[in-house]
Amino acid sequence: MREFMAIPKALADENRVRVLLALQGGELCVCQIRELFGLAASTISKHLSILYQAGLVDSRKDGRWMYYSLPARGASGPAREAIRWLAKSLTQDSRTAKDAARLKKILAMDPVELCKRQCRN
Amino acid sequence: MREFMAIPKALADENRVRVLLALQGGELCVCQIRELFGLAASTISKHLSILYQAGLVDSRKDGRWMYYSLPARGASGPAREAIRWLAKSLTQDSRTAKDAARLKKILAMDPVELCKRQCRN
DNA sequence: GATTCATTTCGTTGTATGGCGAAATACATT
DNA sequence: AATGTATTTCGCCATACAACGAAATGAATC
Repeated sequence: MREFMAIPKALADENRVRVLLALQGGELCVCQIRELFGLAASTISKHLSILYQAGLVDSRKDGRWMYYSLPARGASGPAREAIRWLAKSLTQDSRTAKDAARLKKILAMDPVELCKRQCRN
Repeated sequence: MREFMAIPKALADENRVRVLLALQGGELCVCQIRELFGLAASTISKHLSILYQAGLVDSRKDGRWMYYSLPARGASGPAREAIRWLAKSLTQDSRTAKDAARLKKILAMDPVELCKRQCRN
């Protein structure tokens, strides 16, 4: 139960739910997620850590970049089912649509440029 | 989205999840839930209010008693699916089993006696 | 190896939330 | 109507948590 509760607790924050929905299109690095939400890097990192602890995202390190993605087939049943539930429940949502549109623009940018620009702030 | 988020927020507390699981056997009055958890009446009431706001429970008033139950067929899709997800994910859980056993004993008691006893405390 | 850059960890701050008891409300019984 | 009973609302306290900026870590590049 304690362990399971990490999932609903992780889903209780709107920004974390938005991250999960954004990851539906494939893995993203922290910079891209940061750009999508306009939050401090440390805040994004914390959110991703909470999602990771709950088994709601996988992570992969590639050089300096960390990529986060939805858990692969074979991951905890409850976590994957929760994500399916979110996706199903929020496909029609306006904020979800806005995020998707904004993400599309972000994916069109050069990620290297994206990160550099953020670090200057 | 704002509205939807009421569901994951409601599910983020262990006691509220336990309430939902307990309601699987049918409607319960506040006193019975209180007996199951050993929390103050006001605390239980607050939890039920949060679940109600999220559409995760229905309520019915009968005289002095308030009965809470899982939402009927026809209620919000996301809420019912969330409850199914919980049930599926936690059927094997030890705390769930303990709660079920304890609930069985509570249901065997006379509810009128149950409430009176609590009010004396 | 010094520097740059992406990410995480740490410390702080304001706000949200769970718990309680007391008072208020709503209904029933006398 | 007056009292008793079930539930909710309110005010309070302690803890949890989201956000930030600064410092620390890890990995490339110079």
